[in-house]
Amino acid sequence: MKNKEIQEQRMKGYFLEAAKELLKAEGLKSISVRNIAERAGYSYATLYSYFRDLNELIFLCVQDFYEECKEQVQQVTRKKEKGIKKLKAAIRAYADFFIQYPGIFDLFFTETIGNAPNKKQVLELIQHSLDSICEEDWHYCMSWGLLPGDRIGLMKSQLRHSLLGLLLLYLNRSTPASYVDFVSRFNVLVNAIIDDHLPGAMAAGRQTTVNNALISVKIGNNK
Amino acid sequence: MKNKEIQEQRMKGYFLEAAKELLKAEGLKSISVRNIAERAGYSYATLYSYFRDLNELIFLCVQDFYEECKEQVQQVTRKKEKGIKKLKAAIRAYADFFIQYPGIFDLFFTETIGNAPNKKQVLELIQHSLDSICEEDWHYCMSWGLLPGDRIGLMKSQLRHSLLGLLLLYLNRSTPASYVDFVSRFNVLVNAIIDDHLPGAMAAGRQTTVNNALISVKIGNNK
DNA sequence: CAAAAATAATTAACAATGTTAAAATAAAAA
DNA sequence: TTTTTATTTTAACATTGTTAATTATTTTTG
Repeated sequence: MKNKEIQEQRMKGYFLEAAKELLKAEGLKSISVRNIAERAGYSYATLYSYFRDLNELIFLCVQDFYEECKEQVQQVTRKKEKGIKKLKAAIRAYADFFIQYPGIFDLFFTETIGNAPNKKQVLELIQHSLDSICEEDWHYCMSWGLLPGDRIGLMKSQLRHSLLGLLLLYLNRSTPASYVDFVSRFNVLVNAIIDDHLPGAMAAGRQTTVNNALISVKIGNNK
Repeated sequence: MKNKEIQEQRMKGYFLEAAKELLKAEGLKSISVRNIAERAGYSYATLYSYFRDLNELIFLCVQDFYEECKEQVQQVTRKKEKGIKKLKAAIRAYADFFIQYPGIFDLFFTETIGNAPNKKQVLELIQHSLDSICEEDWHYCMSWGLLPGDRIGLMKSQLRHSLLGLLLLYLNRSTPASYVDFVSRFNVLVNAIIDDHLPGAMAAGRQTTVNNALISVKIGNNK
């Protein structure tokens, strides 16, 4: 009875790995039962012995992709010293992950999730992905008084939604047209949300912040 | 030669009308060539005499839906007196339009637009839809000094992206779960963006604004 | 170890999709 | 009224997700 379980998990793993590879390489539109099964080395109908349907299979990838995203963000920001700059870098790395894998963005935010078994947890994981990945940075900035604790909830929420909208327009609507312009808009938005809530940055310093953001576009930084 | 043109436009109209009805009633997932053609009273292949493919047809609906959205926003906010409250009401009505017709949201923001003939204009229309629909209100608030003119660009951009992210999570990820909660979050976000930039509302008044937004959730206002 | 039972995997099949080519119908011109 | 042209429809194809029937493989049992 234990072997059964092990073998079943192994089989599931083959299909999951194939689906993940395909999703990262070709995107959601290229995902199909026959495609996945072929890459896994089985017939298409075999998939249905281990998953209720295609929907269940692809949404089982979410957990792994979340871990991968988290790992990548941590790797990019590892050397940076803690503080607001690192927090911003983490948010940027989070965005870059989805730009690198648009198929994962689709899976996370646009593909309809039907009746996956653990639907609720998957939705929670997706919705809080940005917050939980940046949790340490938020906590550091808050505990050292770099950010006002009573406004962090609002800032998180603003960032989550703004970044989601920004990514959606960039990935699905080619707006803005280039990655450089995307980064520019990204910086404006992030700085407007974070810097404007900085303890010291009231009336006087605000406009400067935003203008600086517009100027501080680094070219050739990524992709 | 003129009759030819008229008849062709008429035929296109039948298919477009059918597609629009279907999209509003059933959503994008129920859109199919055979479905549209049946509703239009023709065979499925006839559609290809008037449109290059399905993609062209459905993205030709965008213009009409934009007008309809604009009309609905104006109708809802017509009686309100000009000012910031009316501006907020317009933004809210814009959001409500997409909540009423999730299929139109999908069409505008998530469906992949392939090679529609006027692709560029369609993308422009979609991207600036919120701004252009609320243009009068922005202009009024600015010219009467209710909002600082040098920050309106930033505010528009923040609103556009935040609202898009909010709608995406609500419509495609059931987050938040209820419409009441959606309106609550909507108010928090909109107020945080608009009120915090108000000329008079600096350091002192800000937190109050946000908290009020959390409280001022109107129940049973819509849908 | 060989026959029977249970399990696993594959092929066949179905309905629905977008799209194209051939056939049939309707309209216009001669 | 016949011929030509334009329009609409039916047939067909490839691809999709999914299920049922069939085959191959493993496990159990005598």
